Amino acid sequence: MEASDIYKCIADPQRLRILNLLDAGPLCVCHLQEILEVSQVKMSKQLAIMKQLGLLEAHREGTWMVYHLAQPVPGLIQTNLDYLLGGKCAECNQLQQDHIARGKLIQVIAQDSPDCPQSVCGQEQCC
Amino acid sequence: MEASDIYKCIADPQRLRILNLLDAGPLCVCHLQEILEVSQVKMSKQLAIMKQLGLLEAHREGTWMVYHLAQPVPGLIQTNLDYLLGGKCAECNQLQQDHIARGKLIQVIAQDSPDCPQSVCGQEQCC
DNA sequence: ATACAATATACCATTGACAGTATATACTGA
DNA sequence: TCAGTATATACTGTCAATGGTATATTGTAT
Repeated sequence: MEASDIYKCIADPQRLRILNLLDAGPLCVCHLQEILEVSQVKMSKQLAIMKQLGLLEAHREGTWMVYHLAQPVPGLIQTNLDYLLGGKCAECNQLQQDHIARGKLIQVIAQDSPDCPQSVCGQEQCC
Repeated sequence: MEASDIYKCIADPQRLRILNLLDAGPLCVCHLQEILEVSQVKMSKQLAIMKQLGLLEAHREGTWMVYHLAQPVPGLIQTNLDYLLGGKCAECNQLQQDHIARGKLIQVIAQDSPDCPQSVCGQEQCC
């Protein structure tokens, strides 16, 4: 994977947000969809692009597909995520907000969907 | 300037190389052309894109146009340049090589073109 | 077997980035 | 004023990324 591939990837704000979210832990497609407020198709395509690139991996749990960052996370990605999370620009703010939204959403899921994937809700007291 | 604009910019290896070179000091268009081995038109366009973005500034010295990084250099750019300069990937190597090429080229210019711009060759004993 | 939920893919139209050729501009020196 | 050098811009064709609609796939529950 070349640096330019990584930059091309995170040049899309939505893909950057996805990486940022998954950096905090695995998530299902539908949850990413909900947090980013994008259509199912679009989310699925974005994820496919990043999986193709080798940045993401996925596994199935029931009907849910759980995506997570492929390990090891390229240093270039981690460096940029860390930098932006520490920043104060509009985009930085968004990334911080997303982490908060992720936490809340996981709690809701855990309560509402007893069948939600262990790998996503496991940290909370769900399932 | 948004983070995504910056990423889009450095997602092009040539633009990344240009930023990396200018990070070491101002350069004329023709020298950038020579180091990167691209056509005049292409170089001019790349520079225009980055100037438009606010990343570069230019001033004229005789017939030469001298480009330099706009100050302050966005932290996101500096962070990435620093990261890559410390790395060992192919692209990192390229950036390191470019710095060396830059040093050599400036010396040659200084000797061959007594009319070369102060702001470029000033550091060496030219002009 | 059927219906449904979650997700992926195929197909298509639109848009935007990019490369190349030709031409214009700005300056210098004779 | 004219020629030459350095650089920029206009114009055009091409290709890749993107978004949407429809449809397929995979698994679950009845």
